Amino acid sequence: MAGIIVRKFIRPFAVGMNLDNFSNAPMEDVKRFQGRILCKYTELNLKTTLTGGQSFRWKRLQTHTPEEIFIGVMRGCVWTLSQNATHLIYQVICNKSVLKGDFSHNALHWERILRDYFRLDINLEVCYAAWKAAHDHFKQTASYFCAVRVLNQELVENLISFLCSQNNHINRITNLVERICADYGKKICGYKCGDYHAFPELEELNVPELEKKLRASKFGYRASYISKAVSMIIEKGGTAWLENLKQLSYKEAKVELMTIPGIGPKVADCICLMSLGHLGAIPVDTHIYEVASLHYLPHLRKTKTITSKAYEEIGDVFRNIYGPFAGWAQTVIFCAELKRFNNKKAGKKK
DNA sequence: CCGGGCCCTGAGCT
DNA sequence: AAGCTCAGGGCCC
Repeated sequence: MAGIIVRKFIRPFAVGMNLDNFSNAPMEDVKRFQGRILCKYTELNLKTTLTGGQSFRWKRLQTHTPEEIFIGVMRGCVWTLSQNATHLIYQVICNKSVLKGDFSHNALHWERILRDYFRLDINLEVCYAAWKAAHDHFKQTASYFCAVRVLNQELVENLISFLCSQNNHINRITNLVERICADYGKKICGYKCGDYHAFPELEELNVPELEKKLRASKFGYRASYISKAVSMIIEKGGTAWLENLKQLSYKEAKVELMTIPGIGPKVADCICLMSLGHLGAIPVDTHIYEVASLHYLPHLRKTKTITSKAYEEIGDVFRNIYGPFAGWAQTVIFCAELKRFNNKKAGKKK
């Protein structure tokens, strides 16, 4: 098993990166930079981290090689990312008319952005060792599931994306998020058959009849949540108000978030964990509930639904066991559980 | 505090 | 082929 993974990453990085066929943008506006940064793959599982349901903006680029290259939008730029045993390899594509500052030709600038997005200052190997020691369940799941990181995402994008996430699968959430970007965000560049757009700013979403428009785009009842959330956040002070939530304690930030329509405990915890830096937040969904009742809190097996009391209990128990980065541990456990769940489903098909 | 019904949509299964 | 169930919730009763 490990052998297969290792071989995959040893292959030299090349091919498939011909990004010359841009469309519909004056070429002088489109700028590119490429580089690589030191990052062992034991510190980062790119595929699971990017496409495991944290962010809905990354896709695997189809190439005629087994190389895994991901393309997505982050911090207002289009990025392609891949990795080998020692490095994270990137290409960043910007549009000067979208970019707020000047385009940088300094590798350090882009490296800083990547290190911040992947929170590379946190040493996963050290965390994994501690979590394995902390609980037997982690020890068993983690050995199969390596190097999932919690992305440091942009607030507005993260918040709106998770308003779309209720009663939904990753696929459809991805489509909805793409739709909102295409309709309200600035275009960065065209690539092959698709265009890439930045996630819209709060103000760009503040348009008349937003709910009606979103309903027409098949957002369903989430349309009213999004439109109400946008107006309420702007009323409270917009991006500055959101940013300020980082200064509050985790509990305070969560309470504030839950005053916004469509944000309940689960979505609030997602936002706390993924874009406010409250790394002890534990979003409890049906999968985590299943795991918790099986391995951590047996008395929960009695009840089927997640009561608010059980919700609190699960978060507290995870924080007690896994410490200040409990949300990271939870993410690994979640990904492992999701994989187990999907395998079970796939097995049933036969 | 708990349980249940409802909300929209589309994929996947029957 | 049409109908059903279900999915990584929130809200209201």
